[in-house]
Amino acid sequence: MAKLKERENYRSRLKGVGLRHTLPRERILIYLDKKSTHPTPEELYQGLKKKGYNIGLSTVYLNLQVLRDSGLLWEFKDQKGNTRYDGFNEKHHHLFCLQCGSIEDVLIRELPEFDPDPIKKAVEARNGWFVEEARLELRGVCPQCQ
Amino acid sequence: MAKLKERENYRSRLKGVGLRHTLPRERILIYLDKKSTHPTPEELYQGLKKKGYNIGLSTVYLNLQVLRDSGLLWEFKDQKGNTRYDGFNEKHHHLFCLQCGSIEDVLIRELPEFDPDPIKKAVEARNGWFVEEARLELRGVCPQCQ
DNA sequence: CTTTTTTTTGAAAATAGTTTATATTATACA
DNA sequence: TGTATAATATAAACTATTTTCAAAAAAAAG
Repeated sequence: MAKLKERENYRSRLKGVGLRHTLPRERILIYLDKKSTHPTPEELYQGLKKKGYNIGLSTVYLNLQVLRDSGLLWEFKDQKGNTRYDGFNEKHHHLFCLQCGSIEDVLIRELPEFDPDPIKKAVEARNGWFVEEARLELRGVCPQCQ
Repeated sequence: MAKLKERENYRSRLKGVGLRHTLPRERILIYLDKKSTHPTPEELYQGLKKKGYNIGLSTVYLNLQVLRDSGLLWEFKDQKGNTRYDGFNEKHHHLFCLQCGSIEDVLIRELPEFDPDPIKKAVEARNGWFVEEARLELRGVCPQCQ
């Protein structure tokens, strides 16, 4: 059964970073695995409710932070300052629309012009930092707003 | 006299984007021209007061937005969600320390491995967006926190 | 110089996302 | 299965940044 396999997948992802497997955590991860969604805590909460799941807003907040601290999620602030989360199954960059605020993913594998690894290394050598992530932040105008 | 020349410089920068030259605007621009500062509105306000300038906090807020809307400043949110401003005299990327929150600039000219222009064009061609800016967001640990 | 338009200011109000507390419930592991 | 440990839910409270407003001042235009 596919559902059981999926559950084991999430169980091991959580266990892999030393976290317990719980239903809220699994549901949050599943929700964020849908590509190209970058919900705020509130949006995620509403989305899970709409699926018929019972979950508390503070549980959502708490677990988003726990999952982020364990490296399972990417947290960022959008242009309005709202906190947004990204399950980042596949490495990608973000395109921000300056007019409507929409966010689109640009997959790294679709962008052969750019490989972040040499840059990471160059910055580490030059600036003395340890670089964990290198992402592009692209700002512009989306097709709908043009 | 250098001061007069400088004033003309700011006057023309402001006029170039259709804004009036006023003392608060000039002082904000001068303050942000000091490289590698990314103050919040409050920090900028305090910094200007400390220099002996009389300026209102609401004036700072207002003009930061006006200057940003005219493309004279780059606005971004740090990891805590604080709004920060950047005068960007010279093109650069940002290094964010995940531990202490400090922000360091990485000048593009010091990073020959990376040229954003081909990426801009590729994304425009592939995604149908108009791309105004392409910056790297690097997250890691600064030398002090290691 | 005078007029018109735009900007500045200070205080007050709004805003809203996030955190906290604690009682309850679920999970892991022996 | 038992027990310790950790997670969840609910509602209330917080906290500080940002916005608003109207009068006063400054800048541009003629």
